[in-house]
Formats: sequence, structure tokens, C-alpha cells
Amino acid sequence: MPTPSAGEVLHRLMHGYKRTLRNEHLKHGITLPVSHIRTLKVIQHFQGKTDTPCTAQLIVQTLERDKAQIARVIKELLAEHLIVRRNNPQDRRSHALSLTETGTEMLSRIFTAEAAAGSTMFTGLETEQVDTFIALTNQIIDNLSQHQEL
Amino acid sequence: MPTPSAGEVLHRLMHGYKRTLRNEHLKHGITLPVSHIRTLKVIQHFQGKTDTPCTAQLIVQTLERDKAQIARVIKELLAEHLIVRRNNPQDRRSHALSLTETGTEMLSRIFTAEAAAGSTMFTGLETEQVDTFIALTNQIIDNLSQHQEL
DNA sequence: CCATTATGGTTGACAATATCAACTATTAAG
DNA sequence: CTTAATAGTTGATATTGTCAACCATAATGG
Repeated sequence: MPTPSAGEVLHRLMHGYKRTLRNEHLKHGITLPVSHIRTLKVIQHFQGKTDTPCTAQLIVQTLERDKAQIARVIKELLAEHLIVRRNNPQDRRSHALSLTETGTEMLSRIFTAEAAAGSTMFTGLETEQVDTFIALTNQIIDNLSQHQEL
Repeated sequence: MPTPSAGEVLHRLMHGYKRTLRNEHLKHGITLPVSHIRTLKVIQHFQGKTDTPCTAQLIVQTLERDKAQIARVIKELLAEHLIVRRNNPQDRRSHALSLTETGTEMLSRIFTAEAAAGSTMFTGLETEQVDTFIALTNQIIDNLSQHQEL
């Protein structure tokens, strides 16, 4: 049996990370749920790429969530004026989403909080070890997604 | 800014791992929710240590979950006869939990499924890299839990 | 001792999150 | 043009997580 407890280790990692991240968010006065934050990040990521406007569907694919859930997240982000929505000339079924100025500011506060969580995580590790960790994690993510039978 | 995207990477890792693990569980006919499985593991871990019988409270501390949730998990595991509960001579408020034979068999099937998920994760990695990954993860878990202000 | 306080456990209520199905509007395909 | 597929919205429901009240027992301090 190769690695019986890898799963447990991952659980603990995730649990610890979520906890400290939540604490950092509190400290920085960020009250958005994680799903909203991740959605903002995706929108920012596709910002400016005029050829691929950020639609709800794109977020669904990127985050691999249910479209109903994303629709509700978007509704709330719109209500808080963190994002806006314009017509999508390429497809009138969907809309092009982008950050407002408020949304951009929010995201930069979020990044500050996450950087703090990140430096807690990586306390006492060499830069090289951090890089190794990230690289290995990325490879594992790759393995896991390639293995999917569709 | 040290590591802005470490959080995203962790999210993706966890998402992928949960998905493949769920698939493996399906393949092996395991229908228990993850919380139940983790509870069984804790009970097994403390099995035989007659000085420290496995109580609900011990599970709560180990898994860092709400005690209400654990109480319900235990109730269901009892109903499925995967565990039994005896009086705890050391403290009559609590009970000593242990696996039944069925529970033990279930756990070994679970380990088989997890080993499969593990080998998917670690495809193409050297044993040494896997060890490195686990060691780094453990250190990070340590960092995260030490940093807690109580 | 006994009164007070703390702890293990159970339950009910509720919040947060995830999932599924139905439906509209639009687009794509034959 | 008819039919099938897609983007999005909404409602219903399942699952999971959290909080508070409560009982039984234990521990503590006069």
C-alpha cells in the first residue's frame, strides 16, 4: 500500500488553510464568502481580453461549480456593485462581466489578506521549498484532472 | 508579494482530490459520506489503547468539527452497525467507541479506494517527490495550527 | 460534604452551500 | 425553418456547518 494517509493530510491542510484565511479576512474587514472572492478573481483574470469577455459560463468552467450557484454569486456581486454587466455583442444570451472600481479595490485588499495567510503557511520554508511545493501541487492537480473519465 | 496564488492552487488541489476520491468510492461501492469515513479512521486509530478509549469528544478534537455534527455521525454509524458503544468506566458521561467487524471490513475497503486515488494523484512522481510533498504539507499544517491565537 | 462550575453528549433550529430540474431566450445545425 | 444545443435564471431540495439550550455527570472550592 503506497500512501494510505495522503488524503488525511490533505484534509488537514485544507482545514488549516481555510481557518487562517478566514481569520485574515476578518482582520481586514472582508466579509465576502470564498465563492464570491474566487469569482471576482476569475473576472479579473479575463479582464481586458476583449476577444474573450468573461461570461457566467466561463466562470462555471473555470471554477467547476454549478451554474445555478454562479448565477446567484453574480447576482449578489452586482447588488454590491463590485462588478457590472454589459451586453455581449458576440452572444446575446450571455453578458460580459467586469470589475467596478470598488471591485478592483476589494480584490486588492483580498490579495493583501491572502498574502498574509500565505506567509503564515510558508513560515520557516525556503523559497525553493515553496516553489517545489507549488510545482508538485500543480502536477498533482494535473494528474487528477487528466484521470477523469468523461 | 510572496505567493499570491497559493490559495487558488490549494483550492484546485482539494477539488480535484475530492472528485477522484468520490469516483473511487463509487467504484468500490462505498456510499459513506467523508465525515463518516474520517470518524471511522479516528476510532480505529485509538483502537486498543485501553488507557484512552475513543470518545466523541476525542473525535471532535481530532477532526476539529462541531460536536453536534460528530454526535450525528456517530448516531448513524451506530445505526449501520459499523461501530459499537460501551460504557466508559473512566467517565460515565461519555462512551467508548470501537469498530465492529463490519466496520473494520468497511475501513479496509475504504483504504483500497484511497490507495487508488493516491496512486492517481502521484502518477509520474518519484517516491522521493511524494515524500517531499507529504513532508512539506505536514510542515505547512504545523505552521497553520501554531499560528492560531486562542 | 454540598454548592457551583465545567464538561460530554444530545437535540432543535437555522445558516450556508451544493445540487437538480424546469423554463426562457438565443444560437447553431441540418 | 425546424430541431437541437447553449447561456442564464429561478425554485425546490439535499447536504453540511454552526449555534444555543438542555441533561447527566464530573470536578472544584468553600
